[in-house]
Amino acid sequence: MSKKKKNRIQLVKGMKDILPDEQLYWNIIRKKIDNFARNYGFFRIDTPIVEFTNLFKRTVGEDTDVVSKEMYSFVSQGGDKLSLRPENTASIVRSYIEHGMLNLPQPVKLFYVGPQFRHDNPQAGRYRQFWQFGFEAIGDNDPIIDAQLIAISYYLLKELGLDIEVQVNSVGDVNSRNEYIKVLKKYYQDNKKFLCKDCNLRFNKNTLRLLDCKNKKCQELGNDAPQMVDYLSEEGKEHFMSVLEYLDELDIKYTLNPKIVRGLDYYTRTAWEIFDCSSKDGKLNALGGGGRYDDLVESLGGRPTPAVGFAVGIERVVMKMQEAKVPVSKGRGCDIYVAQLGVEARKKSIRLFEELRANGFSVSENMSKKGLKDQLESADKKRAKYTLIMGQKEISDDTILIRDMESGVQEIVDYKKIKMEIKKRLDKHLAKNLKLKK
RNA sequence: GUGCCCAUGGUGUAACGGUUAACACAGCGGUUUGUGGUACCGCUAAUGAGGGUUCGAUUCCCUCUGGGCACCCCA
Repeated sequence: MSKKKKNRIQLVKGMKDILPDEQLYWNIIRKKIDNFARNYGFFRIDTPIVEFTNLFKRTVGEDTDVVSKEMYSFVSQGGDKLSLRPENTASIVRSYIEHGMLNLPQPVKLFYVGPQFRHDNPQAGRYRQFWQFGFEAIGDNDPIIDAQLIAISYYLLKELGLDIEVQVNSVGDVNSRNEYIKVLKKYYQDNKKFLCKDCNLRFNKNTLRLLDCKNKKCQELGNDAPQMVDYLSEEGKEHFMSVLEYLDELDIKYTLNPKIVRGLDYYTRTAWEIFDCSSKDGKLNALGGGGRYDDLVESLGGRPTPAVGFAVGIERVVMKMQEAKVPVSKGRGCDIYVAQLGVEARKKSIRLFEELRANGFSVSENMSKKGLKDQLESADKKRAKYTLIMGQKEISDDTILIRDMESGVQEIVDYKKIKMEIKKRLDKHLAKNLKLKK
């Protein structure tokens, strides 16, 4: 009995099957993404899952957790050092440079949907292979682009039925940030003894991260710490203020959070995170984040090119949609179900099915079933509007039965007029539904 | 990577250191060899893996695997 189980191979840790039931949510999300992309003028790009490890080392940052301990890295047969992508922005920038997209009208607006890989410890809403969608606008410095991307990230999730809050900050350009880090270090230097163990490690390596430590003492210290906003350059400050002004024009629930520092090194200036705030205990769940990455193109060998973008974790969105009980249609029902009885009818109906399908009808069948009862049951499950029934009797009369699945009323019609008869009924059906909706 | 909790058919649950591991749903078959959405009957199917304690383990212990939570980090 357990012999079968002994040989069973199970899911690799942190991986996930996305089953048909869940696909209903994914479909809605994909549709919404396409819709936003069309309206905002973004085009889809797909980059490979495998890239040179150096791409991520140089962009995401060698000292970040994502690169230093979470990458799926390996040496290929040919000796190349490769990694499964832990995020998608670096690849897109690589592609932008490689394909000379600087010659296209700027900004180049791209979006992606695809799996990413991080060898992190799994938890609800956190997988080692996880899907992200993201929007990137490369080649434009204008703060209105920042605001628009924030708007996309906000409205898209909002329209999926989630309760969303955006938190915004500016992490400054490289110069002002270095300036700020110095100030921050000075501030923490005097209070170093109050910091937790982790923060003492962070102090030198990643000073900014001290700000979002969850430790109570550290948080208190963080609250009184000098804020990045006060150390922005004139230009940076102006840019950020403009972003906020545009946001004020829109109906977006956002708050300023001076403690937002993104986990990837390439971010500059505007940075934001998107949270679900439906949880009763007031806890915010991060669904996505984004920001400017004005130095990224140049750091990969391109011309200095400003850019903004964001990414959202799809599994987390699905999870929240399920929690929020966002309604999903249980798959489309079909219009016509073809049922058959007997050898002859079977042969004829396999052709009939094909013909109806080719003529654009939404049809369904279970030709392998023999009993009419089974077939009607499955027609019911597929929520067919009408079932065509063909048996020995109908074949010899050259007729067919049309059964209205709602009323159970059946009519015999001429087999040759079948398409017309179906059409007539479907039109009537449609008209009735329209009236009902009114 | 660290700590805590969990693991029974496809799903949701039950039970016990000792005959055949119970129930519901789903699946399949039948009652009705031509009628579903609403009946009845039957069948299939499980103690995650490995080791130990024991006369005997699904139950107790250890390891592994997987899941959940927290930390870390992030999406």
